[in-house]
Amino acid sequence: MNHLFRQLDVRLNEGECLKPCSLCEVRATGVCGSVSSADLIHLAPMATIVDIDRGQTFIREGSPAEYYFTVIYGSAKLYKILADGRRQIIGFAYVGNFLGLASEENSRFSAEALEPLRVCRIARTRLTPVLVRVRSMEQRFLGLAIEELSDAHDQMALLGRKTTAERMASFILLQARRPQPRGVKFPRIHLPMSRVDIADYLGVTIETVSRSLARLKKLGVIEVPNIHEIVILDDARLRAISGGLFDPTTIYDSRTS
Amino acid sequence: MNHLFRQLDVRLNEGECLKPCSLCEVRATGVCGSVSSADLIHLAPMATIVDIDRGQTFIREGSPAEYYFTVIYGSAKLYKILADGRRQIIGFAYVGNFLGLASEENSRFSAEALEPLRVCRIARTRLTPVLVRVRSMEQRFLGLAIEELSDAHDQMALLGRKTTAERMASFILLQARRPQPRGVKFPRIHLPMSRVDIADYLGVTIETVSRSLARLKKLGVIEVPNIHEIVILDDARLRAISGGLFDPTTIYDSRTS
DNA sequence: CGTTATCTTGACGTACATCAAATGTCGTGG
DNA sequence: CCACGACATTTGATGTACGTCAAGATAACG
Repeated sequence: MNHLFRQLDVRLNEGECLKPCSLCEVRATGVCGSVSSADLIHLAPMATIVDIDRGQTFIREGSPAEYYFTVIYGSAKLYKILADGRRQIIGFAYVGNFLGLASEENSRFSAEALEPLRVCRIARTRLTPVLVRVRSMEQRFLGLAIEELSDAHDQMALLGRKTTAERMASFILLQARRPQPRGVKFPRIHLPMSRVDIADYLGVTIETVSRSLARLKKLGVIEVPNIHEIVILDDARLRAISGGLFDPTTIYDSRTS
Repeated sequence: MNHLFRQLDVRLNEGECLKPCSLCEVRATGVCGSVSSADLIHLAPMATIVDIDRGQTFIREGSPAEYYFTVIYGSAKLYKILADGRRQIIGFAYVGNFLGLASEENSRFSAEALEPLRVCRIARTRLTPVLVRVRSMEQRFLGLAIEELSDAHDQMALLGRKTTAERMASFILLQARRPQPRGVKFPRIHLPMSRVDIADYLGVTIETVSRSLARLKKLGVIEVPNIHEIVILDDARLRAISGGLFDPTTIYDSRTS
């Protein structure tokens, strides 16, 4: 077990074991949202809140997939490594996201915290018997897997067929799908990952990421107030540049409050 | 409904409705393999065998996803199209493969027969109530979705980070995972798809596919007796060139009988 | 406030795309 | 069975987008 994880035991005394889940802020967005209040009694005692440092790898490709994780706050990158060290980032996980679906004994990808991360962790072996009882949870798993599969297909089209400009625009729009704080004129997107991470996600180099951001900036489509922040100035233009694919409904409605 | 589909009704008289499924040659490999003989009674009456011509599109991106399909024989390509017509093939479906998982109302990709194709088709709306009863089938769906997701991640690494030579070698090895006829000295791989299809799957052009095949041939790693056939002469070398990722257990054991 | 890592910008090289032509494959009808 | 035409594939010549290498500029950190 990794000692860099700080485990905050949520199991209080007997009567209170339900509380942590019923108060959970991300319950609605995660898999647990599909579980009825009554069934939470089974779930809560198995859950452990774990804090993970930035840079810490908490899922290791090739190692036993022991746990399911739900991100409570912070973010993580998910990646695979080729024999010679080349890396492909297959996705990012944010608040409410669920991790750990695996058909084999071992995980097929790694996960590393991009910033201080808090997750809700449940041992797979302990959850399995509960799945049999709480049918809605298994259905939720299937729904999640299918959605992720669909996203993966989109990303395959991006990696196989899009130019650098299109990749960058698509990436920004994808990040903009996460809920943004309201009351701002233009969507302001926080990027917790480094340029290397973006490059490894888009299948290009850091220099290319840097240059394509510069180009979008010069076009007046975006603004880059700092390394980890992007402001979308011209949403329509950005969509046009992205070359399509991502469904048009999803950018967060940024009306001034 | 598409009149180019030839529907062979499998629903015989009452007593015999079970027969088609229980005699099905691909039942073991498909989702139906998870269904007990007793439960087949529910399944069989909903299934329709459909023949599809080569070149016929039977799943259309953006159109309602009405059916689940299991390939009985033949093969198909699955793809997405960008706004300007660029295409990314996200996978191929062969005998025993299952198609049609979708979380939304509409399909997110298209599917077209590569050769005369026979599928077993079930309306999604009709299967859903059965899923509630036949639990094992839902579990099988989840397992399939997770496996496909894992394959998609592998393909993302290929598209994002591999050279042309590595892509080609990986592709050949992937195709070699399908069962091969025994009794031959070297695995002989049948490729039902065109060079354009291979190119759109690997994220390169047809010329690049052609050239990289020529290079592998000159290296003595493979032989190309005809357009739709590849023989692996040096498996170890091919693996070395592929740059890793695909699990090493999967090439078909080609001992001489 | 210096030290180090990260990011940006520039100069140049190369793998793959593009364009073009030759060759091969397959179906059709004589 | 062979000749023909249409299309698919291969091979060659050239262009270019992105990678590589290198040097500054910014940001992060003790």
